[in-house]
Amino acid sequence: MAVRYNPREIESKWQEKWAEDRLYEVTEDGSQPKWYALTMFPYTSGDLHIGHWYAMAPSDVHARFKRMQGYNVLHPMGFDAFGLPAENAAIKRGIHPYTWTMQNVENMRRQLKSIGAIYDWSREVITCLPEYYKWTQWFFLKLYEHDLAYRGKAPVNWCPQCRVVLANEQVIDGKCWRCDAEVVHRDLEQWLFRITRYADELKEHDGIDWPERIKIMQRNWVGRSEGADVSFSLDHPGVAEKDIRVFTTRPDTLFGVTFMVLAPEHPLVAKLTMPDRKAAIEEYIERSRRETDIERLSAEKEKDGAFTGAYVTNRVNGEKVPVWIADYVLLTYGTGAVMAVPAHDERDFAFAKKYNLPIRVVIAPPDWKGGELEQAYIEPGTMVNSAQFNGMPSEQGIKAVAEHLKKQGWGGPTVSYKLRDWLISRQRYWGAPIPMVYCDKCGIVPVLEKDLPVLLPEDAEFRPTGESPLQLNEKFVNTACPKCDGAARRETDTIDGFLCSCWYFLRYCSPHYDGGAFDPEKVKYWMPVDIYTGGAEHAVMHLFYARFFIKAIRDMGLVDFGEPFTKLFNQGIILAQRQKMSKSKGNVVTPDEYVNELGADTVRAYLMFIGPWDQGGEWDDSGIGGMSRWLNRVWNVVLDGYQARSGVALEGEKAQVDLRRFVHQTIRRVTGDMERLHFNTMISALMELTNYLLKVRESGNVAGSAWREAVDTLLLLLAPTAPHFTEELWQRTGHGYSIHNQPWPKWDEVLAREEEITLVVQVNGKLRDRLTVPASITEDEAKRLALESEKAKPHFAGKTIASVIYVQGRLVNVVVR
RNA sequence: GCCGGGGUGGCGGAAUGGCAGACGCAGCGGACUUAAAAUCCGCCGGAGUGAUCCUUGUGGGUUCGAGUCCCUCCCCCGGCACCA
Repeated sequence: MAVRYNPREIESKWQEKWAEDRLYEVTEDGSQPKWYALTMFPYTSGDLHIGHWYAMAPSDVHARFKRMQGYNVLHPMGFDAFGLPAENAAIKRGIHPYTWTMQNVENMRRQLKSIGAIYDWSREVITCLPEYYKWTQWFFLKLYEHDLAYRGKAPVNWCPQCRVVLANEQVIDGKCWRCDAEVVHRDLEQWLFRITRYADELKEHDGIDWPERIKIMQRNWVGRSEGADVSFSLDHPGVAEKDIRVFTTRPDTLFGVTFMVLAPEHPLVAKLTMPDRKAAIEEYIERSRRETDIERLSAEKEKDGAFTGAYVTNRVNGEKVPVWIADYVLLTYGTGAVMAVPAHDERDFAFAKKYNLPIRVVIAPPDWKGGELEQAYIEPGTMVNSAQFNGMPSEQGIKAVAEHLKKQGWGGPTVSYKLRDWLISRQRYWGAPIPMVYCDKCGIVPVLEKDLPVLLPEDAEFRPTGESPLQLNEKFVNTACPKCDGAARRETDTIDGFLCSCWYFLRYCSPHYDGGAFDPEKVKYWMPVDIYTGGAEHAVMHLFYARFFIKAIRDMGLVDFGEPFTKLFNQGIILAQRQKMSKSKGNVVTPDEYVNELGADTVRAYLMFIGPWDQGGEWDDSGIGGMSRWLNRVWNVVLDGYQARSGVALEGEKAQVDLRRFVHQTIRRVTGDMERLHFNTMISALMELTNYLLKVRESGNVAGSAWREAVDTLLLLLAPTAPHFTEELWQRTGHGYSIHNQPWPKWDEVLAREEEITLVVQVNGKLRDRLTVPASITEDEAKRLALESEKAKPHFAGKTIASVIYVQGRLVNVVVR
């Protein structure tokens, strides 16, 4: 009797039908509230693996749920299509990056369609197409126009394997985010975005519902710290600068400075180095330059450095202190120079010990007798050896010394950030060309808006030389200056792909609009995104850049909101062999064969059932058969027909109330779980309803109408999870097309209410008995029943009852002594 | 080192401070079958004949009552890490 349904047949049938009817195409309909459900679009790597499905299927389920709840839902999909792998494929296999990328798009689009999501494919966006990157370039010009893009020389992160510079955020543990090669430093002229101008705003997440850990990561990345700027006077033969400035969070320790340390790359080092120190200094600089960040930043590494032979004067006490260089000082933070207070800083302490530099206590530990310190004392204390500040608590001293500096004109309170400007030049081919021109007469000139897009030439050399491939392309490089029409050269670097993903969610709102990057009216309707789901690995890259970008264009008046994503949710990572799936590790699991064999609906449901969505976990297909079995049980219980037994009127009445109660409780549970994205327990609830229906069918004790209500409800509640399966059953049970246009079921609190409860009887907190009692039972009655319980009685026989605790609807706890 | 998240049966996991182990997987027993698969029914944390006792990483605490709250320590995952 039991039948196995044929997923392959019904899934392709309904996917075709939905596409034909444009069931999921959306317009800006004012009669319903809007809901923008965005899933991070995939990079066009070639294949969708099970991890992609884990990101996409549950978010589609939630979007479908919202749709049934009556929202006008935009749930778009597209492709992040610019990036290095395309170019590497070109180098390795001689395929043009465009060809490679578009082939991958084809394949991934097919895979994405097999999920059975409500993606509105008429809104698809592909970032590497000129109709898209024209506007990426346009935004670049806008940022330039508003002084948010500039060209600067800076020490940059260089990935020797990708042969490209990286933004700070793209360096993970001293390694390239894409290829894991160790990053080294180079000095290059590059284009940067002034993301630091938004540091204070980026560190706040007011009015948005984001995971705490992502907010903390972003806050740490901004790395705001309050302190003081201190100027040390410099009087060095042949050096124009008359001071060196440092940043410190501990101005209260200023009187304890016994030396100064500059970063090896600091521009003053060459000028300050005395002739007799030159050899040692140069050797040290050479050595630290050779080291990668990994070696250099290793916490274990001993503090070492070299003495320049120069001195500066600490203005507060007139002391001359020696100037050293050491690679524990970073050029890119603060001013690239620090005042060293060995008594109260662990690094300075280690350095002073190694080179026998004086250590002077200026913050007295609580029971300090004036002796030498065993280690740096970094806690607060009382200021000593600090002239007019002696006796002041150091916490107070921080402010007092900073104010003193300000009054004297030697510095003052200031704020420093860890965040650096966003470096966006890439010396590669497969990206949007930076729309800038260099003219001998006019200097740096932006390309005129009417001349966009600056097209990527099709014929380019893809051999990685470390220079931009476009540089070798004469036809591309040589152009006319937009200002004077004279001979000029194009910028040959391309834009970091992360700019493409800063605005794709705006493009989805009006993907074919050609009057601008987006239609302002449509963006006003859809934005901001109501729920954005994707991996947490983008915490300080994509998610950070996109927030900056939106704030920047808000200040240009292009949009009227400052946060693009109202709610953010990070799904967990699906692992294979305890590692994240990736092509390079060769551990990818493709969903295709599971889909072929068991159907997309089973795969969707299984992925959601394995655990809480934000948890992820090791991929293990041993339970997927169970999911398939369950759907088959639903298939059979729905289609096999139901026969109410005759002559069961009285008995049947209770069974019927019980069934309806169960159904309405299930609606309540499933709705709550859907709202909170608790998909695993949502599916458990539907399984319990199925099991209940199987028992009811056996007994035949309810009326046909109650049975139908139960079956219809089960299908409706299951529709977001198993869209093809439920569409088929909805039709076969005589309903109209489509189940996905049905309203989400509502529960009736009265029907869902329990009539009887299990009253637990405890003695001293230990379970002794369970009583079935009416839900309306009074406290006195409950206590009376508990004290009369045959099972509980022996446990308080001969003892004194100290108190009886009653918890409404749950238990009675008899406390005895 | 610092900041998050986590540790519950053989496994994935469930549990507003109130019946620990829902739901599922695996396993075991049974029905159907010549047989197997599929399907269906039952059992399924540990000890004990039993009443009962033990059990949510460790040790302590708060509470009538703790997987849940507080403190100590151990382990796993993620992030940051010479940021002056």
